[in-house]
Amino acid sequence: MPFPRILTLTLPSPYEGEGFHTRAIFGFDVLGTNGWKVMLTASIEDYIKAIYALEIEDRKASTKKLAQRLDVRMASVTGMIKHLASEGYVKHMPYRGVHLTERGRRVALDLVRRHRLIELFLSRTLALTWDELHADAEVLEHAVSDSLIERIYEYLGCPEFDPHGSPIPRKDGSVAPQPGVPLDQFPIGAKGTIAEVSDQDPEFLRYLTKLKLAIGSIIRVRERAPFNGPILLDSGSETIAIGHDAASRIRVHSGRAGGRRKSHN
Amino acid sequence: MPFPRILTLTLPSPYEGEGFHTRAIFGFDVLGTNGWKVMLTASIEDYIKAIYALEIEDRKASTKKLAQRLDVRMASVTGMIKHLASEGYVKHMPYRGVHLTERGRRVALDLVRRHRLIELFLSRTLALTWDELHADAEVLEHAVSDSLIERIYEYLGCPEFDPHGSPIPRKDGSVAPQPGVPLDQFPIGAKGTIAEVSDQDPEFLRYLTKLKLAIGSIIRVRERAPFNGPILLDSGSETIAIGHDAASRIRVHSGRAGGRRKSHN
DNA sequence: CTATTTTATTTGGCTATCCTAATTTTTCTT
DNA sequence: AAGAAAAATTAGGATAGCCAAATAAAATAG
Ligand SMILES: [Mn+2]
Ligand SMILES: [Mn+2]
Ligand SMILES: [Mn+2]
Ligand SMILES: [Mn+2]
Repeated sequence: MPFPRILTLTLPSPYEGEGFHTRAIFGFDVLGTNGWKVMLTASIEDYIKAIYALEIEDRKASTKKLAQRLDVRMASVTGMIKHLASEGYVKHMPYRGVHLTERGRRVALDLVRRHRLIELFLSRTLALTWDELHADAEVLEHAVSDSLIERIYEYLGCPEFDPHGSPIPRKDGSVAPQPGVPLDQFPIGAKGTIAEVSDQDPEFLRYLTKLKLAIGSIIRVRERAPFNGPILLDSGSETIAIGHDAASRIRVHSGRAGGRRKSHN
Repeated sequence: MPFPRILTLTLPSPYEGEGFHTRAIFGFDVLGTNGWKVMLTASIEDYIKAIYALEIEDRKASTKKLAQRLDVRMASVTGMIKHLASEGYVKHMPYRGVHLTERGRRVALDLVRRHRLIELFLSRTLALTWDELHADAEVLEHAVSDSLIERIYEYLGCPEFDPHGSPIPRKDGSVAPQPGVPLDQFPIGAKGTIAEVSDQDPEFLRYLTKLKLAIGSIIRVRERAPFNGPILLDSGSETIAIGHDAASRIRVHSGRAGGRRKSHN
Protein backbone atom coordinates (compact mmCIF):
# COMPACT_ATOMS: atom_id res chain seq x y z
CA MET A 1 0.00 0.00 0.00
CA PRO A 2 1.51 3.29 -1.03
CA PHE A 3 1.58 5.85 1.72
CA PRO A 4 -1.62 7.88 1.86
CA ARG A 5 -1.71 11.27 0.24
CA ILE A 6 -2.35 14.14 2.52
CA LEU A 7 -5.83 14.84 1.30
CA THR A 8 -7.92 11.86 0.38
CA LEU A 9 -7.82 8.11 0.52
CA THR A 10 -10.11 5.21 -0.22
CA LEU A 11 -9.53 2.08 1.79
CA PRO A 12 -11.25 -1.19 2.52
CA SER A 13 -13.95 -0.33 5.00
CA PRO A 14 -13.00 -0.53 8.67
CA TYR A 15 -16.61 -1.30 9.44
CA GLU A 16 -18.69 -4.45 9.05
CA GLY A 17 -19.30 -5.88 5.68
CA GLU A 18 -17.80 -5.23 2.32
CA GLY A 19 -17.05 -2.28 0.17
CA PHE A 20 -14.81 0.68 0.39
CA HIS A 21 -14.70 3.57 2.66
CA THR A 22 -13.80 6.96 1.39
CA ARG A 23 -12.94 9.41 4.06
CA ALA A 24 -11.83 12.64 2.55
CA ILE A 25 -13.63 15.10 4.78
CA PHE A 26 -11.46 14.95 7.81
CA GLY A 27 -8.27 13.08 7.62
CA PHE A 28 -8.91 9.41 7.17
CA ASP A 29 -8.74 6.03 8.81
CA VAL A 30 -5.66 3.99 8.18
CA LEU A 31 -4.95 0.36 8.92
CA GLY A 32 -1.85 0.20 11.06
CA THR A 33 -0.29 -2.59 13.05
CA ASN A 34 -2.59 -1.81 15.97
CA GLY A 35 -5.82 -1.69 14.02
CA TRP A 36 -7.54 1.30 12.55
CA LYS A 37 -6.38 4.74 13.40
CA VAL A 38 -7.59 8.10 12.24
CA MET A 39 -4.94 9.85 10.25
CA LEU A 40 -5.29 13.59 10.27
CA THR A 41 -4.07 16.10 7.74
CA ALA A 42 -1.12 18.31 8.62
CA SER A 43 -3.43 21.29 8.68
CA ILE A 44 -5.78 19.76 11.23
CA GLU A 45 -2.93 18.60 13.41
CA ASP A 46 -1.49 22.09 13.45
CA TYR A 47 -4.83 23.64 14.39
CA ILE A 48 -5.24 21.23 17.28
CA LYS A 49 -1.70 21.83 18.46
CA ALA A 50 -2.20 25.59 18.33
CA ILE A 51 -5.38 25.30 20.36
CA TYR A 52 -3.52 23.19 22.90
CA ALA A 53 -0.75 25.78 23.20
CA LEU A 54 -3.16 28.69 23.50
CA GLU A 55 -5.16 26.91 26.17
CA ILE A 56 -1.98 26.64 28.23
CA GLU A 57 -1.14 30.29 27.67
CA ASP A 58 -4.57 31.89 27.88
CA ARG A 59 -6.90 29.24 29.30
CA LYS A 60 -8.85 29.26 26.02
CA ALA A 61 -8.11 29.63 22.32
CA SER A 62 -9.60 32.60 20.52
CA THR A 63 -10.20 32.84 16.80
CA LYS A 64 -7.94 35.85 16.54
CA LYS A 65 -4.95 34.27 18.22
CA LEU A 66 -5.34 31.06 16.28
CA ALA A 67 -5.39 33.04 13.06
CA GLN A 68 -2.20 34.86 14.03
CA ARG A 69 -0.39 31.75 15.12
CA LEU A 70 -1.36 29.70 12.09
CA ASP A 71 -0.99 32.56 9.66
CA VAL A 72 -4.44 32.23 8.19
CA ARG A 73 -7.50 34.51 8.20
CA MET A 74 -10.05 34.46 10.96
CA ALA A 75 -12.71 33.21 8.55
CA SER A 76 -10.60 30.15 7.90
CA VAL A 77 -10.23 29.53 11.60
CA THR A 78 -13.95 29.71 12.19
CA GLY A 79 -14.52 27.26 9.38
CA MET A 80 -11.97 24.81 10.69
CA ILE A 81 -13.27 25.13 14.24
CA LYS A 82 -16.68 24.02 13.06
CA HIS A 83 -15.16 21.00 11.40
CA LEU A 84 -13.13 20.16 14.48
CA ALA A 85 -16.19 20.54 16.69
CA SER A 86 -18.28 18.32 14.44
CA GLU A 87 -15.61 15.61 14.69
CA GLY A 88 -15.40 15.91 18.44
CA TYR A 89 -11.92 17.35 18.80
CA VAL A 90 -13.02 20.66 20.32
CA LYS A 91 -15.94 22.24 22.09
CA HIS A 92 -16.93 25.49 20.44
CA MET A 93 -18.63 28.28 22.34
CA PRO A 94 -19.46 30.68 19.51
CA TYR A 95 -17.90 34.09 19.97
CA ARG A 96 -16.03 32.84 23.06
CA GLY A 97 -13.36 30.55 21.77
CA VAL A 98 -12.76 26.81 21.88
CA HIS A 99 -11.53 24.15 24.26
CA LEU A 100 -10.03 20.82 23.36
CA THR A 101 -11.99 17.72 24.25
CA GLU A 102 -10.14 14.78 25.70
CA ARG A 103 -9.97 13.36 22.20
CA GLY A 104 -8.46 16.56 20.89
CA ARG A 105 -5.99 16.66 23.74
CA ARG A 106 -4.70 13.23 22.80
CA VAL A 107 -4.10 14.35 19.25
CA ALA A 108 -2.25 17.43 20.46
CA LEU A 109 -0.06 15.51 22.87
CA ASP A 110 0.78 12.93 20.26
CA LEU A 111 1.85 15.64 17.85
CA VAL A 112 3.85 17.50 20.48
CA ARG A 113 5.56 14.23 21.37
CA ARG A 114 6.57 13.71 17.76
CA HIS A 115 7.72 17.31 17.44
CA ARG A 116 9.93 17.21 20.51
CA LEU A 117 11.40 13.80 19.80
CA ILE A 118 12.30 14.92 16.30
CA GLU A 119 13.99 18.02 17.67
CA LEU A 120 16.03 15.99 20.10
CA PHE A 121 16.89 13.43 17.44
CA LEU A 122 18.13 16.05 14.99
CA SER A 123 20.01 17.77 17.75
CA ARG A 124 21.76 14.56 18.79
CA THR A 125 22.57 13.11 15.41
CA LEU A 126 23.21 16.15 13.26
CA ALA A 127 24.16 18.57 16.01
CA LEU A 128 21.65 21.14 14.84
CA THR A 129 21.63 24.14 17.13
CA TRP A 130 18.48 24.92 19.00
CA ASP A 131 17.54 27.81 16.76
CA GLU A 132 17.66 25.57 13.68
CA LEU A 133 15.54 22.75 15.00
CA HIS A 134 12.05 24.05 15.26
CA ALA A 135 11.26 24.86 11.64
CA ASP A 136 12.25 21.43 10.38
CA ALA A 137 10.43 19.69 13.22
CA GLU A 138 7.31 21.69 12.42
CA VAL A 139 7.11 19.91 9.08
CA LEU A 140 8.57 16.53 9.95
CA GLU A 141 6.15 16.06 12.86
CA HIS A 142 3.44 15.35 10.29
CA ALA A 143 5.53 12.99 8.23
CA VAL A 144 7.07 10.46 10.61
CA SER A 145 5.30 7.18 11.11
CA ASP A 146 4.39 5.79 14.51
CA SER A 147 6.93 3.04 14.15
CA LEU A 148 9.68 5.47 13.23
CA ILE A 149 8.94 7.71 16.17
CA GLU A 150 9.13 4.74 18.50
CA ARG A 151 12.52 3.85 17.06
CA ILE A 152 13.68 7.38 17.64
CA TYR A 153 12.36 7.30 21.20
CA GLU A 154 14.32 4.16 21.97
CA TYR A 155 17.41 5.40 20.18
CA LEU A 156 17.36 8.48 22.39
CA GLY A 157 17.01 6.38 25.52
CA CYS A 158 13.45 7.32 26.43
CA PRO A 159 14.19 11.01 26.99
CA GLU A 160 11.94 13.25 29.06
CA PHE A 161 12.89 16.69 27.76
CA ASP A 162 13.61 18.20 24.37
CA PRO A 163 16.52 20.54 23.52
CA HIS A 164 14.51 23.56 24.62
CA GLY A 165 13.81 21.99 28.00
CA SER A 166 10.19 21.20 27.27
CA PRO A 167 8.79 17.92 28.56
CA ILE A 168 8.13 15.23 25.99
CA PRO A 169 4.60 13.87 26.37
CA ARG A 170 4.57 10.14 27.06
CA LYS A 171 2.89 7.60 24.88
CA ASP A 172 0.12 7.09 27.42
CA GLY A 173 -0.88 10.73 27.11
CA SER A 174 0.65 12.01 30.32
CA VAL A 175 3.03 14.98 30.37
CA ALA A 176 5.35 16.31 33.02
CA PRO A 177 4.41 19.85 34.08
CA GLN A 178 6.32 22.71 32.52
CA PRO A 179 9.43 23.12 34.61
CA GLY A 180 10.14 26.24 36.65
CA VAL A 181 8.50 29.65 36.48
CA PRO A 182 8.83 32.48 33.97
CA LEU A 183 11.98 34.49 34.53
CA ASP A 184 9.96 37.70 34.84
CA GLN A 185 8.25 36.22 37.89
CA PHE A 186 11.31 34.69 39.49
CA PRO A 187 12.07 36.09 42.94
CA ILE A 188 14.71 38.79 43.13
CA GLY A 189 17.99 37.67 44.61
CA ALA A 190 17.27 33.97 44.24
CA LYS A 191 19.54 31.65 42.33
CA GLY A 192 18.01 29.52 39.59
CA THR A 193 18.68 27.28 36.64
CA ILE A 194 17.31 27.89 33.17
CA ALA A 195 14.89 25.04 32.64
CA GLU A 196 12.99 25.87 29.47
CA VAL A 197 12.97 28.41 26.66
CA SER A 198 10.39 29.10 24.00
CA ASP A 199 11.25 27.41 20.72
CA GLN A 200 9.02 29.54 18.51
CA ASP A 201 11.47 32.18 17.37
CA PRO A 202 14.97 31.34 16.11
CA GLU A 203 15.98 35.00 16.46
CA PHE A 204 15.26 34.82 20.17
CA LEU A 205 17.27 31.62 20.52
CA ARG A 206 20.25 33.10 18.72
CA TYR A 207 20.00 36.06 21.05
CA LEU A 208 20.18 33.74 24.05
CA THR A 209 23.15 31.98 22.54
CA LYS A 210 24.91 35.30 22.16
CA LEU A 211 24.23 35.97 25.84
CA LYS A 212 25.70 32.52 26.59
CA LEU A 213 22.43 31.43 28.14
CA ALA A 214 21.41 27.83 27.66
CA ILE A 215 19.36 25.12 29.33
CA GLY A 216 21.11 24.47 32.62
CA SER A 217 22.71 27.91 32.91
CA ILE A 218 22.73 29.14 36.48
CA ILE A 219 21.55 32.69 36.99
CA ARG A 220 20.52 35.07 39.73
CA VAL A 221 18.00 37.88 39.30
CA ARG A 222 19.61 41.06 40.52
CA GLU A 223 16.91 43.61 39.82
CA ARG A 224 13.62 44.01 38.03
CA ALA A 225 12.74 47.45 36.67
CA PRO A 226 9.12 48.52 37.15
CA PHE A 227 6.53 48.93 34.36
CA ASN A 228 7.57 45.74 32.60
CA GLY A 229 11.09 47.10 32.38
CA PRO A 230 14.27 45.11 31.82
CA ILE A 231 15.56 42.49 34.21
CA LEU A 232 19.14 42.49 35.43
CA LEU A 233 20.71 39.14 36.12
CA ASP A 234 24.02 37.54 36.88
CA SER A 235 25.13 34.64 34.76
CA GLY A 236 28.60 33.23 35.25
CA SER A 237 30.79 36.26 35.76
CA GLU A 238 28.66 38.60 33.68
CA THR A 239 25.69 40.80 34.35
CA ILE A 240 23.02 40.80 31.69
CA ALA A 241 20.06 43.08 31.06
CA ILE A 242 17.20 41.33 29.39
CA GLY A 243 13.85 42.75 28.28
CA HIS A 244 10.61 41.76 29.93
CA ASP A 245 9.39 40.21 26.72
CA ALA A 246 12.35 37.91 26.37
CA ALA A 247 12.32 37.11 30.07
CA SER A 248 8.76 35.88 29.87
CA ARG A 249 9.88 33.29 27.35
CA ILE A 250 12.45 31.79 29.71
CA ARG A 251 11.48 29.52 32.57
CA VAL A 252 13.72 29.14 35.58
CA HIS A 253 13.94 26.42 38.15
CA SER A 254 14.86 27.45 41.64
CA GLY A 255 17.90 25.77 43.10
CA ARG A 256 20.89 24.38 41.33
CA ALA A 257 20.08 21.62 38.85
CA GLY A 258 16.47 21.61 37.74
CA GLY A 259 16.50 18.09 36.43
CA ARG A 260 19.60 16.31 35.30
CA ARG A 261 19.52 17.29 31.68
CA LYS A 262 22.11 19.09 29.66
CA SER A 263 21.94 21.84 27.13
CA HIS A 264 21.75 20.80 23.55
CA ASN A 265 22.77 24.10 22.25
CA MET B 1 7.61 32.88 8.73
CA PRO B 2 5.77 29.69 9.53
CA PHE B 3 6.59 26.84 7.25
CA PRO B 4 4.41 26.77 4.17
CA ARG B 5 1.43 24.46 4.08
CA ILE B 6 1.51 21.83 1.45
CA LEU B 7 -1.22 23.35 -0.64
CA THR B 8 -1.28 27.10 -0.79
CA LEU B 9 0.75 30.05 0.33
CA THR B 10 0.69 33.78 -0.04
CA LEU B 11 4.02 35.52 0.19
CA PRO B 12 5.53 38.90 -0.50
CA SER B 13 5.90 39.06 -4.24
CA PRO B 14 9.21 37.82 -5.64
CA TYR B 15 8.76 40.21 -8.51
CA GLU B 16 9.22 43.96 -8.80
CA GLY B 17 7.08 46.29 -6.82
CA GLU B 18 4.78 45.77 -3.94
CA GLY B 19 1.94 43.50 -3.07
CA PHE B 20 1.55 39.85 -2.49
CA HIS B 21 1.84 36.87 -4.67
CA THR B 22 -0.46 33.93 -4.30
CA ARG B 23 0.66 30.82 -6.01
CA ALA B 24 -1.67 27.98 -5.25
CA ILE B 25 -1.94 26.43 -8.69
CA PHE B 26 1.27 24.56 -8.82
CA GLY B 27 3.33 24.48 -5.74
CA PHE B 28 4.62 27.87 -4.84
CA ASP B 29 7.65 30.06 -4.73
CA VAL B 30 9.52 30.23 -1.47
CA LEU B 31 12.30 32.51 -0.35
CA GLY B 32 15.23 30.39 0.69
CA THR B 33 18.83 31.25 1.46
CA ASN B 34 19.68 31.05 -2.25
CA GLY B 35 16.84 33.21 -3.49
CA TRP B 36 13.47 32.13 -4.72
CA LYS B 37 12.78 28.53 -5.42
CA VAL B 38 9.65 26.80 -6.58
CA MET B 39 8.29 24.51 -3.92
CA LEU B 40 6.24 21.66 -5.29
CA THR B 41 3.52 19.69 -3.60
CA ALA B 42 4.22 16.13 -2.53
CA SER B 43 1.80 14.91 -5.15
CA ILE B 44 3.57 16.66 -7.99
CA GLU B 45 6.97 15.50 -6.80
CA ASP B 46 5.75 11.91 -6.75
CA TYR B 47 4.34 12.16 -10.27
CA ILE B 48 7.60 13.52 -11.58
CA LYS B 49 9.60 10.84 -9.78
CA ALA B 50 7.34 8.12 -11.17
CA ILE B 51 7.78 9.46 -14.68
CA TYR B 52 11.53 9.47 -14.16
CA ALA B 53 11.52 5.85 -13.00
CA LEU B 54 9.28 4.70 -15.83
CA GLU B 55 11.43 6.41 -18.40
CA ILE B 56 14.39 4.40 -17.15
CA GLU B 57 12.40 1.19 -17.22
CA ASP B 58 10.38 1.64 -20.41
CA ARG B 59 11.91 4.61 -22.25
CA LYS B 60 8.64 6.51 -21.77
CA ALA B 61 5.94 6.84 -19.14
CA SER B 62 2.44 5.74 -20.08
CA THR B 63 -0.73 6.89 -18.39
CA LYS B 64 -1.61 3.35 -17.39
CA LYS B 65 1.67 2.60 -15.67
CA LEU B 66 1.70 5.92 -13.90
CA ALA B 67 -1.78 5.26 -12.61
CA GLN B 68 -0.72 1.86 -11.29
CA ARG B 69 2.43 3.12 -9.68
CA LEU B 70 0.82 6.11 -8.02
CA ASP B 71 -2.36 4.26 -7.15
CA VAL B 72 -4.69 6.77 -8.79
CA ARG B 73 -7.08 6.54 -11.74
CA MET B 74 -5.97 7.17 -15.29
CA ALA B 75 -8.19 10.23 -15.48
CA SER B 76 -6.24 11.77 -12.64
CA VAL B 77 -2.97 11.03 -14.38
CA THR B 78 -4.10 12.67 -17.59
CA GLY B 79 -5.17 15.71 -15.65
CA MET B 80 -1.90 15.99 -13.79
CA ILE B 81 0.10 15.42 -16.96
CA LYS B 82 -1.54 18.44 -18.51
CA HIS B 83 -0.66 20.51 -15.49
CA LEU B 84 2.93 19.29 -15.56
CA ALA B 85 3.19 19.97 -19.29
CA SER B 86 1.82 23.48 -18.88
CA GLU B 87 4.45 24.17 -16.25
CA GLY B 88 7.23 22.79 -18.41
CA TYR B 89 8.13 19.70 -16.40
CA VAL B 90 7.14 17.19 -19.08
CA LYS B 91 6.51 16.94 -22.78
CA HIS B 92 3.21 15.29 -23.49
CA MET B 93 2.53 13.42 -26.71
CA PRO B 94 -1.17 12.70 -26.36
CA TYR B 95 -1.96 8.99 -26.46
CA ARG B 96 1.76 8.19 -26.50
CA GLY B 97 3.00 8.99 -23.06
CA VAL B 98 5.24 11.65 -21.57
CA HIS B 99 8.91 12.51 -21.29
CA LEU B 100 10.54 14.66 -18.68
CA THR B 101 12.05 17.93 -19.78
CA GLU B 102 15.42 18.94 -18.42
CA ARG B 103 13.57 20.97 -15.83
CA GLY B 104 11.50 17.97 -14.81
CA ARG B 105 14.59 15.80 -14.65
CA ARG B 106 16.16 18.15 -12.15
CA VAL B 107 13.13 17.93 -9.93
CA ALA B 108 13.18 14.13 -10.13
CA LEU B 109 16.87 13.86 -9.34
CA ASP B 110 16.56 16.22 -6.44
CA LEU B 111 13.76 14.15 -4.98
CA VAL B 112 15.57 10.87 -5.55
CA ARG B 113 18.60 12.37 -3.85
CA ARG B 114 16.55 13.28 -0.82
CA HIS B 115 14.88 9.86 -0.78
CA ARG B 116 18.12 7.93 -0.88
CA LEU B 117 19.94 10.11 1.61
CA ILE B 118 17.06 9.70 4.04
CA GLU B 119 17.14 5.94 3.62
CA LEU B 120 20.84 5.84 4.33
CA PHE B 121 20.50 8.20 7.27
CA LEU B 122 17.76 6.14 8.90
CA SER B 123 19.67 2.99 8.21
CA ARG B 124 22.84 4.36 9.85
CA THR B 125 21.33 6.06 12.85
CA LEU B 126 18.37 3.89 13.73
CA ALA B 127 19.55 0.66 12.15
CA LEU B 128 16.35 0.25 10.19
CA THR B 129 16.50 -2.82 7.99
CA TRP B 130 16.28 -2.32 4.26
CA ASP B 131 12.72 -3.51 4.05
CA GLU B 132 11.59 -0.92 6.60
CA LEU B 133 13.25 2.08 5.03
CA HIS B 134 11.41 2.79 1.85
CA ALA B 135 7.92 3.58 3.16
CA ASP B 136 9.14 6.17 5.62
CA ALA B 137 11.49 7.72 3.08
CA GLU B 138 8.63 7.97 0.62
CA VAL B 139 6.94 10.44 2.94
CA LEU B 140 9.93 12.16 4.50
CA GLU B 141 11.43 12.97 1.10
CA HIS B 142 8.79 15.68 0.76
CA ALA B 143 9.28 17.08 4.24
CA VAL B 144 13.00 17.62 4.69
CA SER B 145 14.39 21.06 3.98
CA ASP B 146 17.32 21.71 1.69
CA SER B 147 19.50 22.69 4.60
CA LEU B 148 18.61 19.56 6.55
CA ILE B 149 19.38 17.31 3.62
CA GLU B 150 22.78 18.95 3.25
CA ARG B 151 23.47 18.31 6.93
CA ILE B 152 22.54 14.69 6.44
CA TYR B 153 24.75 14.45 3.37
CA GLU B 154 27.74 15.73 5.30
CA TYR B 155 26.96 13.62 8.35
CA LEU B 156 27.00 10.54 6.13
CA GLY B 157 30.35 11.53 4.63
CA CYS B 158 29.15 12.39 1.13
CA PRO B 159 27.94 8.88 0.29
CA GLU B 160 27.47 7.67 -3.26
CA PHE B 161 25.07 4.77 -2.75
CA ASP B 162 21.98 4.12 -0.65
CA PRO B 163 21.28 0.95 1.38
CA HIS B 164 19.77 -0.74 -1.67
CA GLY B 165 22.87 -0.07 -3.73
CA SER B 166 21.30 2.68 -5.81
CA PRO B 167 23.43 5.68 -6.71
CA ILE B 168 22.62 8.93 -4.92
CA PRO B 169 22.22 11.77 -7.43
CA ARG B 170 24.65 14.58 -6.78
CA LYS B 171 23.67 18.12 -6.05
CA ASP B 172 24.77 19.27 -9.50
CA GLY B 173 22.24 16.94 -11.10
CA SER B 174 24.62 14.20 -12.19
CA VAL B 175 24.06 10.55 -11.27
CA ALA B 176 26.29 7.52 -11.46
CA PRO B 177 24.89 4.88 -13.80
CA GLN B 178 22.96 2.00 -12.26
CA PRO B 179 25.59 -0.53 -11.26
CA GLY B 180 25.80 -4.00 -12.80
CA VAL B 181 23.26 -5.83 -14.93
CA PRO B 182 20.00 -7.56 -14.02
CA LEU B 183 20.61 -11.00 -12.54
CA ASP B 184 18.41 -12.61 -15.18
CA GLN B 185 20.82 -11.38 -17.82
CA PHE B 186 24.03 -12.19 -16.02
CA PRO B 187 26.23 -14.68 -17.86
CA ILE B 188 26.01 -18.28 -16.73
CA GLY B 189 29.01 -19.52 -14.79
CA ALA B 190 30.36 -16.06 -14.06
CA LYS B 191 30.99 -14.84 -10.56
CA GLY B 192 29.42 -11.58 -9.51
CA THR B 193 28.58 -9.30 -6.62
CA ILE B 194 25.08 -8.09 -5.81
CA ALA B 195 25.22 -4.38 -6.50
CA GLU B 196 21.64 -3.16 -6.32
CA VAL B 197 18.18 -4.41 -5.42
CA SER B 198 14.80 -2.86 -6.00
CA ASP B 199 13.52 -1.04 -2.94
CA GLN B 200 9.86 -0.96 -3.95
CA ASP B 201 8.57 -4.04 -2.19
CA PRO B 202 9.42 -4.85 1.44
CA GLU B 203 8.19 -8.44 0.95
CA PHE B 204 10.80 -8.92 -1.72
CA LEU B 205 13.52 -7.51 0.51
CA ARG B 206 12.54 -9.75 3.40
CA TYR B 207 12.68 -12.66 0.98
CA LEU B 208 16.23 -11.73 0.03
CA THR B 209 17.18 -11.45 3.68
CA LYS B 210 15.86 -14.95 4.28
CA LEU B 211 18.02 -16.16 1.41
CA LYS B 212 20.95 -14.34 3.06
CA LEU B 213 21.42 -12.20 0.00
CA ALA B 214 22.53 -8.62 0.55
CA ILE B 215 24.40 -5.85 -1.20
CA GLY B 216 27.95 -7.16 -1.62
CA SER B 217 27.01 -10.85 -1.56
CA ILE B 218 29.09 -12.85 -3.99
CA ILE B 219 27.17 -15.22 -6.21
CA ARG B 220 27.61 -17.39 -9.30
CA VAL B 221 24.86 -18.20 -11.76
CA ARG B 222 24.77 -21.94 -12.17
CA GLU B 223 21.86 -22.38 -14.56
CA ARG B 224 18.99 -20.49 -16.09
CA ALA B 225 15.82 -22.42 -16.95
CA PRO B 226 14.23 -21.50 -20.30
CA PHE B 227 10.87 -19.69 -20.77
CA ASN B 228 11.62 -17.20 -18.00
CA GLY B 229 12.09 -20.05 -15.58
CA PRO B 230 13.95 -19.96 -12.28
CA ILE B 231 17.63 -19.18 -11.95
CA LEU B 232 19.95 -21.40 -9.96
CA LEU B 233 22.82 -19.73 -8.19
CA ASP B 234 25.53 -20.40 -5.69
CA SER B 235 25.86 -18.07 -2.75
CA GLY B 236 28.33 -18.87 0.00
CA SER B 237 28.02 -22.60 0.46
CA GLU B 238 24.38 -22.79 -0.60
CA THR B 239 22.58 -23.20 -3.87
CA ILE B 240 19.51 -21.03 -4.34
CA ALA B 241 16.69 -21.15 -6.89
CA ILE B 242 15.21 -17.78 -7.56
CA GLY B 243 12.32 -16.87 -9.88
CA HIS B 244 12.81 -14.82 -12.99
CA ASP B 245 10.71 -12.04 -11.57
CA ALA B 246 12.79 -11.65 -8.45
CA ALA B 247 16.01 -12.03 -10.41
CA SER B 248 15.09 -9.11 -12.64
CA ARG B 249 14.95 -6.89 -9.55
CA ILE B 250 18.54 -7.70 -8.59
CA ARG B 251 21.51 -6.17 -10.34
CA VAL B 252 24.86 -7.89 -10.30
CA HIS B 253 28.32 -6.53 -10.84
CA SER B 254 30.80 -8.82 -12.51
CA GLY B 255 33.98 -9.45 -10.54
CA ARG B 256 34.46 -9.43 -6.83
CA ALA B 257 33.72 -6.08 -5.21
CA GLY B 258 31.45 -3.88 -7.26
CA GLY B 259 32.39 -0.67 -5.54
CA ARG B 260 33.64 -0.56 -2.00
CA ARG B 261 30.37 -0.27 -0.24
CA LYS B 262 28.89 -2.49 2.37
CA SER B 263 25.48 -3.89 2.94
CA HIS B 264 23.23 -1.93 5.21
CA ASN B 265 20.90 -4.79 5.77
C1' DC C 1 -9.05 -4.85 -43.10
C1' DT C 2 -12.58 -4.95 -39.74
C1' DA C 3 -14.10 -6.00 -34.99
C1' DT C 4 -12.78 -6.09 -30.44
C1' DT C 5 -10.03 -4.87 -26.65
C1' DT C 6 -7.01 -1.84 -24.42
C1' DT C 7 -5.32 2.64 -23.44
C1' DA C 8 -6.04 7.52 -23.11
C1' DT C 9 -8.75 11.67 -22.81
C1' DT C 10 -12.74 14.54 -21.74
C1' DT C 11 -16.56 15.88 -18.99
C1' DG C 12 -18.71 16.75 -14.86
C1' DG C 13 -18.46 16.39 -9.85
C1' DC C 14 -16.60 16.06 -5.08
C1' DT C 15 -14.03 17.61 -0.61
C1' DA C 16 -10.27 20.19 1.79
C1' DT C 17 -8.53 24.42 2.58
C1' DC C 18 -7.92 28.83 1.94
C1' DC C 19 -9.54 33.85 0.82
C1' DT C 20 -12.40 38.53 0.68
C1' DA C 21 -16.34 41.05 1.87
C1' DA C 22 -20.48 41.55 4.43
C1' DT C 23 -22.77 40.91 8.71
C1' DT C 24 -23.34 40.00 13.57
C1' DT C 25 -21.93 39.89 18.33
C1' DT C 26 -19.10 41.37 22.01
C1' DT C 27 -16.23 44.62 24.22
C1' DC C 28 -14.53 49.10 25.03
C1' DT C 29 -15.14 54.26 25.50
C1' DT C 30 -17.10 58.05 26.89
C1' DA D 1 -26.38 53.62 27.83
C1' DA D 2 -25.13 54.81 23.11
C1' DG D 3 -21.67 54.75 19.75
C1' DA D 4 -17.32 53.01 18.10
C1' DA D 5 -14.00 49.47 17.74
C1' DA D 6 -12.68 44.78 17.83
C1' DA D 7 -13.66 40.01 17.30
C1' DA D 8 -16.24 36.39 15.29
C1' DT D 9 -19.18 34.47 12.00
C1' DT D 10 -21.49 33.90 7.54
C1' DA D 11 -21.73 34.10 2.59
C1' DG D 12 -19.72 33.40 -1.61
C1' DG D 13 -15.75 31.97 -4.34
C1' DA D 14 -11.17 29.97 -5.68
C1' DT D 15 -7.66 26.01 -6.67
C1' DA D 16 -5.61 21.27 -5.92
C1' DG D 17 -6.28 16.78 -6.51
C1' DC D 18 -9.00 13.12 -6.70
C1' DC D 19 -13.00 9.95 -9.04
C1' DA D 20 -16.71 7.78 -12.33
C1' DA D 21 -18.68 7.70 -16.67
C1' DA D 22 -18.63 8.86 -21.44
C1' DT D 23 -15.93 9.23 -25.47
C1' DA D 24 -11.97 8.77 -28.54
C1' DA D 25 -7.73 6.82 -30.27
C1' DA D 26 -4.52 3.05 -30.73
C1' DA D 27 -3.37 -1.69 -30.64
C1' DT D 28 -4.54 -6.32 -31.43
C1' DA D 29 -6.91 -10.49 -33.21
C1' DG D 30 -9.13 -12.87 -36.62
MN1 LIG E 1 9.82 23.15 18.48
MN1 LIG F 1 3.45 21.44 12.07
MN1 LIG G 1 13.45 3.77 -1.48
MN1 LIG H 1 6.97 10.26 -2.03
